[in-house]
Amino acid sequence: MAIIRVEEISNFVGQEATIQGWVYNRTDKGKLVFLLVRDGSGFVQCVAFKGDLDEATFDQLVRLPQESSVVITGPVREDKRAPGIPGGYEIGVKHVEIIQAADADYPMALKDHGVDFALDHRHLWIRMQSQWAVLRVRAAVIAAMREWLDSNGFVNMDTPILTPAACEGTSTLFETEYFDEGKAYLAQSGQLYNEANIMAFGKVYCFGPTFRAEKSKTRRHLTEFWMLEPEIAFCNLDGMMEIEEQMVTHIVQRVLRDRGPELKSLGRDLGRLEKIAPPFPRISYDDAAKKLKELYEAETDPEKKELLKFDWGMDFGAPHETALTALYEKPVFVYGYPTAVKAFYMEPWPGRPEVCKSVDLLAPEGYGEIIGGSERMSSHDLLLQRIHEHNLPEEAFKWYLDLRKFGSVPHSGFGMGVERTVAWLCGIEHIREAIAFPRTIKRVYP
RNA sequence: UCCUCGCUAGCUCAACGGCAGAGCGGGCGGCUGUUAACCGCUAGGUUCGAGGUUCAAAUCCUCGGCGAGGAGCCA
Repeated sequence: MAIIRVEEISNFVGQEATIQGWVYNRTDKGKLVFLLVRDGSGFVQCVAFKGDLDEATFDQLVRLPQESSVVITGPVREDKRAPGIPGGYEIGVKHVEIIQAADADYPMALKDHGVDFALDHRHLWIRMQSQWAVLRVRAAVIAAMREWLDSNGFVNMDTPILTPAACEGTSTLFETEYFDEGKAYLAQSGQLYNEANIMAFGKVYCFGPTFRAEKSKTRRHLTEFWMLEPEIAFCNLDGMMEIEEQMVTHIVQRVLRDRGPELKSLGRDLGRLEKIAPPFPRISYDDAAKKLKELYEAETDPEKKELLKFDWGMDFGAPHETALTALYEKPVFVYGYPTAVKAFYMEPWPGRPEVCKSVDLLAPEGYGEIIGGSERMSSHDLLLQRIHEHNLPEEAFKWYLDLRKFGSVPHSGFGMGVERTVAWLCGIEHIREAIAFPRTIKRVYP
């Protein structure tokens, strides 16, 4: 008897099959019991008729609590009435083994919960269809981005998580004791190490957790999040934008191909994602500033108008990103930000030192910045000057300066926030649902 | 760090100065096609904490706790 996975059930219609899983929901109707069983790969309805089973077994099924673990065997049928993911298939229960009848006080109801309760029970919440679907999409996003990079000449290089000092000298970092060496800090980026890596390997990427100790308290922030950071030698800003739009398009297409049922179960409008294809619109910071001025003038609601206030030189806030991206159906590149609001290592714009060769990719539908990147500074002397201007300890950056002494080349790289990307693709409100166990300023449990 | 909001049954919420309520979940019973099934019965309360106003406080006031949304900062 074949043990099958629910996601492959369409291949087994007309055959007997066994599934191993958990009872997600139960409806009993006299001599008939419907069990919605999830096995990790999907959700399938199992139907038990009283006449098909001995009386003791049937009585057990009628009383079987939500989340009981079961092994069920029976014929696979196609039936339009059957709910589930993918749905439309069901299993007639011929034999059932109850591994454990769950306690009756399972706390997660099959309806809305408050945020606090849901997060306190995250270890159980991830079993629910919506959360399961989001996390399946996340896994597909990660697989797709690695797939694209691996097949386009990038070498995966893992960068350290324990680091000696601030990588960018901007964010607040988590601090820890490091034996007799003083303090060490949890990495906020692998970029500087990747700049060393490309001089050995050409094109590289790192992918791992990133830590920010800032007290950010919004739907777009976590204290621990996962970031993909490609870095490319002999690559300028335009070349990097092409890489970004190719990779993002590949991710979207793969998720549409492999996670359609999950996205549909989340109520996502797939039509909006199907439009994602190169080229993405590219606008300069200068033009974006003009558009924001126009949007500010046109806004009539005084509260929203205040939030849209903008002058050249400011960094974008969330309301600015939302207003700007609402003008487009695809992700939008905004390039050439003011040097003053960006990190010290970005290459200046030729002839315009007040602007740097930076580019952010803003997702549609108000999801904001999913990628931030730049062409890196290749001049040793200018980089040293910037390190001094930013009051960074020159000694800590000695190795980084070395990279500009021994075969410096133009190079570029970017960081993509995985949770923001997943939130956008799934159409969910808050990025905390895009990671299995979110870490926020107020939460380290469970 | 600042602004705003919330906290009542296991969960989601109602009651807004006058008897503590409903739906879901739990328990018991009924039903051969349910889709968060439905129908009947049933158990379930330190209304976040402390203090105050009042004949009377879940409700009004003060302080505290916890959480959320947003700003700033960022991916």
